[in-house]
Amino acid sequence: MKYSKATNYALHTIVYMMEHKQSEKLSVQKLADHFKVSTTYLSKILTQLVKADLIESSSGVKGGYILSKKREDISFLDIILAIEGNSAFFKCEFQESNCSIHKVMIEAESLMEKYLEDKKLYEIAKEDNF
Amino acid sequence: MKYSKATNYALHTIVYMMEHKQSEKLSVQKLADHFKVSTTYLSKILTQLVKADLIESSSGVKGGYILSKKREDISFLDIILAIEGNSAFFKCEFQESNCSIHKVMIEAESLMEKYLEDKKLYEIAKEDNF
DNA sequence: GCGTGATTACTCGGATACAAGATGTCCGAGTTTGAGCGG
DNA sequence: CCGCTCAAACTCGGACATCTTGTATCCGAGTAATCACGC
Repeated sequence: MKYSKATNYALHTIVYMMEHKQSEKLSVQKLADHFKVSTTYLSKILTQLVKADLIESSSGVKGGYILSKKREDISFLDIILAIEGNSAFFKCEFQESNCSIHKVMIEAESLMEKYLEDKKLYEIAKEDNF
Repeated sequence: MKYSKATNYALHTIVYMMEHKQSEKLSVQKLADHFKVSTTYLSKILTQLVKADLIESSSGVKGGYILSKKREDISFLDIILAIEGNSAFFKCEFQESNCSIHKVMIEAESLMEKYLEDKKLYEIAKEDNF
């Protein structure tokens, strides 16, 4: 039970983008250099964020990535769901839908998700300049 | 980001044990038959629960597993930590301890764990006779 | 009938096999910008 | 100076390679209860 590294990269990248001007396109190159990860791998992660409508990409020279929403509208949960997928943490093998254990686990999960949904990334961007 | 099947088996097994007399030893055979999983695999899972002091094992003929605590003292979190380990969901690759993103994730996690710590398994055992 | 040994029914633990998913790389294709070149 | 072409700087996507982890099996060893046998 762990979040993937990809989620970590995605979160940091978005925060990093928030620390730049809204209009400034950032190339994978620069981002990858800054975080010291491979460009191709980071590119794959960013593609997922594009599909989730969190960022936009423009190709060609001077292309790059840019936030597609207001900073205030991007939550931790948005990023996490985009990368990890939105399937539940817990799935009971035995009973389909009526498992009491399952219900408790889902309840616990939604509690956490609620918190991550309310927590916006720009709150971090202000103080953490990494 | 998913809980393993092993956790699911462990939770169901403990609930199942709670639905029997406190003194009744249950062999892996019977448990595995009931849940239709392999004995050897279930045995491995139960061994982890033994190490976490949640159940006790006695070998030899008429051996088997038995709860080592009062029903009221076993929470969901106990089982989960025993199987999944107690390392955090999220680990930031870049900064060691001072990462703001990390802090938020840890906060979210502990929120969920708090819930699972308060939730006891015997609450389920009563109504769910699976 | 009683002690001793063998059998049986269990758990325990290590080694191993297999599958799936996370992580990461390679490369070819498409796209846009801008520079260079010819008329 | 205008327009065309071409190179450069990008993203995109599929196909792969590798590594880790979860899932599962096999087997030999240890252990305790019970049965059988001989004295």
